[in-house]
Amino acid sequence: MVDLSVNQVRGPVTLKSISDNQGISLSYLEQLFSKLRKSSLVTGSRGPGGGYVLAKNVDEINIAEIVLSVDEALDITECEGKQDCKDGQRCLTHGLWDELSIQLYGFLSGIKLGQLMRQSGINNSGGPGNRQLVDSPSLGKPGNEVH
Amino acid sequence: MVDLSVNQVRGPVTLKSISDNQGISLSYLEQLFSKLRKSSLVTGSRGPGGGYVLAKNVDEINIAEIVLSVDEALDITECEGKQDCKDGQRCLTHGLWDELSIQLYGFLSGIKLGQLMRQSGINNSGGPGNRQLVDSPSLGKPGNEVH
DNA sequence: TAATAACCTAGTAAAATACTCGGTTATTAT
DNA sequence: ATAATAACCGAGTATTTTACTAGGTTATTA
Repeated sequence: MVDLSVNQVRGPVTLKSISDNQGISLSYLEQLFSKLRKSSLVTGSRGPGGGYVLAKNVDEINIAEIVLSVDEALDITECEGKQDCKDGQRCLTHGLWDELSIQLYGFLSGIKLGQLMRQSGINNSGGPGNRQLVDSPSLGKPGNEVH
Repeated sequence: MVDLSVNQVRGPVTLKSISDNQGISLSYLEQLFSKLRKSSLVTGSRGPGGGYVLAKNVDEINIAEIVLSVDEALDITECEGKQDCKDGQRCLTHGLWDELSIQLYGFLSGIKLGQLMRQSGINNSGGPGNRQLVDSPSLGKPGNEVH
């Protein structure tokens, strides 16, 4: 979707070109874009000169909708939110994973495709320069903390 | 680990009892606890009356250390942080997944085993009542938003 | 000495993920 | 008209991860 955002300025983008650029198989891309189209995130046009374009502005598409479109869920509870994880009851850690799912959705829905496009390095506009994704500068990376 | 937290007040907890309580196979638990022991999160004692106890206070063990111990990583980038996801370079979405990994670690490391134990319903102390995990009340659940 | 329970290694089953294969249909350019 | 293009579609397969099984050995306690 970032590739499409960047390249659609020159008209519809073929899956073949995305396949070549990103090293993802054409057939697999077709399956992904079939879901993206059904979610009204992209529109396809057939025949020569055809391809895909985004169905909305890059700043009106957030990452959560993209992931939900191709993955179907961002709920990481074992029971998929049904609260029957342990013998029909909530398991001991249901609340933890439920809350994490909410945080996950909050994070991904807050980031727009346009942000990823602008910080991708391939700048096709004369607009403002690249900005960072979020402003949380000094959160230690996992694995770097002292044990 | 929540089961162990709750039940260790009556002395070492056998994996057999956790297996029965949580519906997880004994052999699988042995593999998990082997890793937890090597990470100094639990200590085992053999023979009759033996079992496992936590190696630290319930409020000194966070969920990130537990997950890192058994899963090995909380880095969800394709390249495991090596930044060589696309032909030796950072892929278009590396920054997104890198930042999400940081958020993920931040969330899980901020939650202590003691918090999960206290809100598990099985309250073995006369201490303060159950509290919520985090105070972010009105973040809509994934799937409930208007499309 | 017998029972218990951790400790250990190797192999297997199930599920999710990524991908292949072989088409058809619609659109455009010649 | 016809050929090329590129989306569209369904079924099957390979790979990887996750969870689990099997069959032991070793240490500790009653």
